[in-house]
Amino acid sequence: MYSFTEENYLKAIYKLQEQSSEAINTNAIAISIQTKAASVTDMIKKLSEKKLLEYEKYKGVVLTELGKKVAIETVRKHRLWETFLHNKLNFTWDAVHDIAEQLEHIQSQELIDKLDDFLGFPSHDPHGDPIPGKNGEIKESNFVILSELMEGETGIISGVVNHSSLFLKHLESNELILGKRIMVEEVVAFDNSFQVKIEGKKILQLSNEVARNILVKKMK
Amino acid sequence: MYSFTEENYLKAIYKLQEQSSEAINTNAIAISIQTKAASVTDMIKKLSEKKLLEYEKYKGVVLTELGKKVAIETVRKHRLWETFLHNKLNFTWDAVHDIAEQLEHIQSQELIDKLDDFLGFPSHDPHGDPIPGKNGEIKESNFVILSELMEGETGIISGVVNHSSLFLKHLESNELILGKRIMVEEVVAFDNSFQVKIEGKKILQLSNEVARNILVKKMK
DNA sequence: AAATATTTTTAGACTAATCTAAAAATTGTA
DNA sequence: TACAATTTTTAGATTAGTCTAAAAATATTT
Ligand SMILES: [Mn+2]
Ligand SMILES: [Mn+2]
Ligand SMILES: [Mn+2]
Ligand SMILES: [Mn+2]
Repeated sequence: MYSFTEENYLKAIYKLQEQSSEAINTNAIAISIQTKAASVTDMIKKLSEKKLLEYEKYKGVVLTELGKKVAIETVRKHRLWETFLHNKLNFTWDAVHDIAEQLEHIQSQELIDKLDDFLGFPSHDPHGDPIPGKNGEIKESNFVILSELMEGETGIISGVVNHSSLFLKHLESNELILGKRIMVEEVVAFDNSFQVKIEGKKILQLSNEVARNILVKKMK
Repeated sequence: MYSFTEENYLKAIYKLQEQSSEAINTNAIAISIQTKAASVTDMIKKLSEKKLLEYEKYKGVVLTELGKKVAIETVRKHRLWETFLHNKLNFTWDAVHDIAEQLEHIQSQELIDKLDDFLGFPSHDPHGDPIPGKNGEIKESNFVILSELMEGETGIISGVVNHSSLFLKHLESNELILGKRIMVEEVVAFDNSFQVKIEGKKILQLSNEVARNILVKKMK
């Protein structure tokens, strides 16, 4: 139905729209998709003709309902494939994204429905991101960033803000993986670093940079 | 490494080469790949420059070792994905081919290795075709077509010659599926049709056309 | 408000893959 | 062997997606 490239543009614009509330400008898309502004102008004209977004010259773009639907379907496919790669094929969580970037463009509604079923209708992908449902519904997560926890508070690691391979590998090598319980023992006033305890055992020192990129579900 | 289109050409030429032993001519490729002869000429020039095949003007093409390797890898990917779709996602055997045509072009050696492992290193795909190994080895099957069996002989259904969706659906609706034991009760002299018994129960009348398109492993 | 800087669009070109129509080569037949 | 039929190649166009360089519009400073 829509090309590889069209789906990638829609997904990129959708993700930018999630953060900004204003119309998305050409440059932002160019940076996000690693291409040139001139190419973006060409493509958004085309997407606009196909009623996937609204485009006003020099004013940026906003996805239509149709465009948003296609974007969310692509995100759904991406996250289901990531889950498959991690849960069934034993890929580490830092390796799944690049392959899912390819798999998300396979065209077959039945394939995605059956994959979803096979995976047991997972709610979140290996990075803790919610997987949109068949009808596009996205469950809100009530996760907070670890650096918001007070001394003595506990959370379950539930996601990441930074998705870079480097960061994910760093977390994994320190047993900071999804589902682990983590308790803040001390917030060091000097550099805002965090001393934490993982599952009653290991004590770790986390830089503020790291603490700001881990999402936890707060326990009371 | 190689584009979607290049892989499709190599696979098509490989399959034609399996049957003919002579150089493969332009028209045969055009028909097999559903394109025009002029397009084929352009593409084989390109594949020749990339050392994937040897091309002599007006004389057709022969794959090089490299070209054959890429073709076999593509066949391997195709058949592993078909097996995944059938065995894990419960697609019927007539539905797997079209989706595998897309999946076979996903680029990741690690993905294929892990998929192979996940499936338990299957030797044959859902249509009974052998799955090439990681190093390109293809096991010979000693299957014969059902119409070669004599009255009283028994075979295990092990593959199909015709891969069309129509034929596969027809077989399935008659319980003629891989693994079933089938015994030839009578070969009707008039039209060379076959009266067969499946697994000790059902008796079926198969046209010669059908019998010529079923592969069986002969039992003694 | 004018000048300057930045962003966006346009113009024109390029690549991969395809097509149609015409020319050239090969094959089959009288 | 010559003529006709078929196959293959070439020439020139097209489409999707991309790029660079230049022009136009918008935003920021003075
Ligand atoms: Mn991802
Ligand atoms: Mn993810
Ligand atoms: Mn197939
Ligand atoms: Mn098959």
